[in-house]
Amino acid sequence: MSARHRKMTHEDCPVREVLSRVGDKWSVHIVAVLREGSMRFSDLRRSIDGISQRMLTRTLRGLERDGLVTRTVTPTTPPRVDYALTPLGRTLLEPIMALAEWAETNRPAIHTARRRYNDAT
Amino acid sequence: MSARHRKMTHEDCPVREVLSRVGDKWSVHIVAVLREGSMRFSDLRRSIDGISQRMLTRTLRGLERDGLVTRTVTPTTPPRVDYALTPLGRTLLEPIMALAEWAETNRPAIHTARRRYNDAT
DNA sequence: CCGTATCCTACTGGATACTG
DNA sequence: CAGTATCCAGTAGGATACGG
Repeated sequence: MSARHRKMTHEDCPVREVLSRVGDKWSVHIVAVLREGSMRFSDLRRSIDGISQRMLTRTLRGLERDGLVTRTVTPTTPPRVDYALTPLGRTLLEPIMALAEWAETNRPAIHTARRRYNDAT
Repeated sequence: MSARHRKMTHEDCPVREVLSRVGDKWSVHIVAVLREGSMRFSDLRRSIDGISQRMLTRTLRGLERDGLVTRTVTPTTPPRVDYALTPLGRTLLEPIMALAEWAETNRPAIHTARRRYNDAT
């Protein structure tokens, strides 16, 4: 507890560390889609509207690297690669969903504030 | 509930909308510091290690714009400007803290996974 | 003290084309 | 099918200097 009241630095801040992990453009989408279960690369690509092949690969690599998803290769022809959430990846869903809840609840308030601010300038 | 099972698009995703809001480099720091109460610009600057004057101003503007912080000018000489969380801003603290909790709990696991991945390549 | 203006760098992410 | 390689545009953010 008291450890969190040290001087606020940018590095070594756990919140920022998660946000760097999940704050990019596609990570949460991928995690959200994989929530339903394992999925192969091409299906993942189709499920996530607008993602490029490059970014799908890159984001999956990052998530794999951090132990949030697994990558399973089946060396058939053509090859088949399946991705799934690890247990760790699944635990991430809870705080993500809390944030989602907050977002949906307060989206109108934010939009109103934003409009008011813009009108006042 | 079922509304969240529409096709997953990138725009109109509430989670991404919050992450765009707090996923930048400094927003969470500012919100975290303002948690303790109102603070003036220069003190805020000193409290947040490494932030530039430019980014502090910009981030505060963004938070103000979205109704998360208030900006109170006292026209003395020299001028004094105080920032504080709005009620809306304070409600954001809860999901943020949930994320922080997750981060602290699972940081070791992520670091281990990251090291293993790097060693394996 | 509290900003704004300018300039500059680095990184993110898209488009496209090419391999096993 | 599942990538990798290249190139390129947009933007976030730092440094610095100046103004009210």
